Amino acid sequence: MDLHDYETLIADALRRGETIVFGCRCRIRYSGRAESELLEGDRIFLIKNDKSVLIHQPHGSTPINYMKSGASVSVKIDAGTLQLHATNLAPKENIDASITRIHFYNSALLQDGEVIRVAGTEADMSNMLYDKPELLEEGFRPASREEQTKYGFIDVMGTDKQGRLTVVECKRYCADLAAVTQLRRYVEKLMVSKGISQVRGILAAPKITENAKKMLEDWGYEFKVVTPPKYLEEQSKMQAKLDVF
Amino acid sequence: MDLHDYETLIADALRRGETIVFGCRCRIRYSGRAESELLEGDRIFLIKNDKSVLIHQPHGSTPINYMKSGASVSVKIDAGTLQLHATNLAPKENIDASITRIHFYNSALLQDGEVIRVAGTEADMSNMLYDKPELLEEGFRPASREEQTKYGFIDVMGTDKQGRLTVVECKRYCADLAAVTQLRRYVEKLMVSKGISQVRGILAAPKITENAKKMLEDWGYEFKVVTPPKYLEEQSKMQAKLDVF
DNA sequence: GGGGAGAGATGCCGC
DNA sequence: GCGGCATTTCTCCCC
Repeated sequence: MDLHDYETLIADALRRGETIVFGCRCRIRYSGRAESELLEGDRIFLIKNDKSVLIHQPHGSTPINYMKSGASVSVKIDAGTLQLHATNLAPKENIDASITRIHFYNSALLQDGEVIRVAGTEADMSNMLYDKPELLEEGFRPASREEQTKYGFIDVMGTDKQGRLTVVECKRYCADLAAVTQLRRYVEKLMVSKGISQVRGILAAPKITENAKKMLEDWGYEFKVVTPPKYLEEQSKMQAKLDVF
Repeated sequence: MDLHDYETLIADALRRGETIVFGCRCRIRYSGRAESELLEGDRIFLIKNDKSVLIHQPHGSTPINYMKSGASVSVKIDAGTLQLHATNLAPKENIDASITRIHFYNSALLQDGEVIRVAGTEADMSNMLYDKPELLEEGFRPASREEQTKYGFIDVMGTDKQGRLTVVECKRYCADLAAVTQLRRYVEKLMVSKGISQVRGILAAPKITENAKKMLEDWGYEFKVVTPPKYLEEQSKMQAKLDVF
């Protein structure tokens, strides 16, 4: 098998809409939203049936170059090397790989209609607080969850025991400075739009950075330790329960 | 080749530190920072020589399940299926894949010591403004760039024609609400720490969202159209020039 | 290791 | 399409 044979193999597989994987030695140039150059080394190419392109080095978990689905991919032989070109519009971008050797190659028609189910997200967390408001604090009465208002996307909003409007921003991991400014934005916009001077802001997360805690307190907001729910089975059960009512 | 043979192949390749790629039919469970379940379908597994694990569906550009480098990966046959287990500490997480069929398999010792060069980043942008401050505005004199101060990571800081302290926050694409709050944080911290009442805040980006523009103006900050520099060659030339001085 | 911020971020949802 | 925001974000850099 020489590069000419691989040119034919890849072109045919692209035509058939197969998913293509190969290992090779190559140089890569990218031009588009930014520009990049990567000198010769061994890489893995993954061209999917939706015409997304991923190029991986033999280390690291993120692709070193890539193109989103819908790319136009073509191959040709030029000066003894296999040239792979991928291009996309919107944004206009190009990948040019110069391949000097193919280590291995495979392609196949792959079928997968499944959609992943995930538990433990921020949405799960805000749903949990909506359903069990006592986890936030006694007397909290939620009124809306994951609400897309023109002030922003507010995770949970409600009133506390004393009837004060309360905004809750959830973070699934460690709350940082950006989380505090996000909460602050919601609270300030609500104060203006509703014309009330006191709106409580609560940041709910498993933990918070030291600086974020300080900024939070400087601005008169509060932190509550809340951990996102996991366990897909438990959630399924809870959902089943909710569906009954 | 049956699943027993692939068990041996994979175990040997893992021992030799090879990069492994295979296509298969499988179910996947993940437990760790979150939890996920993915029912049976065709997927591509990529196990790199640094023991990072990537699992891709035949569509989409992000892995559907993954584990960062340093994972412990093992395979065994159980009830007629090939079980692949990957686990990491810090954070504690597990991937369990139940493989019913291998469509193709390859592994190889791959070598790649190259590091990508990228042009058109935010750092390139702040360097450009530092070197050619007139691109921001006439009379601007930069004093520091990409400075990690205790007030935050400030892209470019300097004084304007009238000697006013000026903070510049760069965004390589479209500036959004978060960019405005980030700038606001720097300006406010500087005012407190330096004890001065007027600090100019400038957001430099190719464009800005409508809401961000409004919030920016409400807070008395300014927007300047600045586009990040591209063209690796030009940058190399500029860098060569700088190195001379 | 924690904290802060960029990324060619990507992907999702809503308008 | 843009906008706002979560992500098992990942990655880098600095303290």
